[in-house]
Amino acid sequence: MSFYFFRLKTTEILCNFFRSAIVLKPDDLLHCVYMCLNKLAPAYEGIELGIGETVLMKAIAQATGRSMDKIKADAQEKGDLGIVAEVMSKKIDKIKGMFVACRHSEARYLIRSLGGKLRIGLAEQTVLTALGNAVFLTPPGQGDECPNYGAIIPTILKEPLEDLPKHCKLTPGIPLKPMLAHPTKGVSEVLKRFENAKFTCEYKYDGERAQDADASDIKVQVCVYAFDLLYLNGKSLVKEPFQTRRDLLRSSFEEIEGEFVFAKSMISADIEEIGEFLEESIKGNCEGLMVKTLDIDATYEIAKRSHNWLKLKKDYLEGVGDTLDVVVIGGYIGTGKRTGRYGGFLLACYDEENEEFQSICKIGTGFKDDDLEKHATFFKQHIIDKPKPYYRWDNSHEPDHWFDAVQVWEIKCADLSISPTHRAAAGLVDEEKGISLRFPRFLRIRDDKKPEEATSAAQVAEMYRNQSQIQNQLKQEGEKEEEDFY
DNA sequence: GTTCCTTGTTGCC
DNA sequence: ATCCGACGTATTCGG
DNA sequence: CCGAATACGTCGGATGGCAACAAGGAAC
Repeated sequence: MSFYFFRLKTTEILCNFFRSAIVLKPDDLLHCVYMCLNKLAPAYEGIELGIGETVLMKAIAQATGRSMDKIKADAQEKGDLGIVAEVMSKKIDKIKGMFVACRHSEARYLIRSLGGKLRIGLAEQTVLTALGNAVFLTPPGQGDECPNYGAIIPTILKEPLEDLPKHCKLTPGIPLKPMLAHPTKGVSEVLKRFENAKFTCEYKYDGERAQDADASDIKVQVCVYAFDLLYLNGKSLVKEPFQTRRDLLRSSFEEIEGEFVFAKSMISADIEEIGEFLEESIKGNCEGLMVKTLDIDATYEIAKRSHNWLKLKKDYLEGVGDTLDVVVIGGYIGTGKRTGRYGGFLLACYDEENEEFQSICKIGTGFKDDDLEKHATFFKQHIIDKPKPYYRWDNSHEPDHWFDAVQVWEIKCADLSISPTHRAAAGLVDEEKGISLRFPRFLRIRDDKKPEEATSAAQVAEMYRNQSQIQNQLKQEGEKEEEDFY
């Protein structure tokens, strides 16, 4: 038996949708969703709808006679589980029969310990996924060619569910859920995973970066790098193997230099060659490689497996990629499963010039549960009332607790970027702005380093300038100046 | 009423 | 995006 | 040969920087 919840906001969105699509009064919303779900019931037995945290908290507030603020504060401190436990011990009757939203990991515990007294369910994110799955994957593997509520919901209300694929087909303009990729730690892992299949490597282009060029007068030339073809002349190619799709792509389109080109690729099973190709891709401003099978298991069917491609990035490799040693100067109170500990921390580099600690990024991933526990215990002993005068940071990152600069962490990132908010190496690369990190994650504590021995602002600036993307940019600017000169 | 600035929200990676 | 942990299933191991 | 241990894949839910946009408030 499963229960599902909508937050008020989600309900509102659905409400708007249903009004415009089928013309219903808002009150009919739930009924309508019920109809959808009941129709899906054979596959997803016993789905029910409920309410989310906000409504729950209101109910608790009424039941216990406390203010919403107090309840919210409690939730912060004790977590959803704590609140439910409290309610259980008090005036349970008033909210009996009401759904309670909680995190997935807690649901099991609650169901076990509270039995039938409360009806327990999952929160918004899970609901949307579940509803999405119910709609998109039913019947399995056939409903995902047209992921559009506007088309699917009216259809399943009118037609038998099995006929969904007949009515909702792959349509240009309605994007499919994208094929995703598994991170891999190195070429040898790639070879191992695909040892029995023919595969190809492609540059992994960074779409955003193609556009995040400086706001100077340089006119940005946008180029499309095509790497797949899912639909051609009215026919879906989704079930064709990649080899076929790529052949069709290349034979059906012509490259226009600088505007429309095929993603750079190669076929090889040689560990050295792939390694070189990876290096080359990074020098070419790419993130790394995508690795895809050509014939075996090479369709574009998300329902089957959505992570069927591999991605190989330099910062996944152990001992490779940008690593920094930075100082912890603040902490943020954790929520959900991090309740009662710190959920994230503010990190800084050390500017030897001005003898100050400059914020470089926040960090919230890479920690083992143990790590979080240890950090909470450790930093509780180093909380200070107010930030040191030699801390540099932006209001938007104001921590809940300030710490004395006592511990150095080794962290890893994918890139360094000019930041509108962080202060690291401010003035060294950009006149005003500092530098921050893309995708920062915790590696380990560096007990062997003192805070003053952390990565310095100058080193941060140096790392920023050393990135191949920046190098290329500088090179281009240099060439341009040279041209202008002659 | 306009304009500007700050702050919050969302979506992308 | 990255990462961790829980869970369920597939595969391998050992008696 | 079968049960136990291990490996693997998927999912959920913590969290990151940043650009674009929205909303609200202050100054003019």
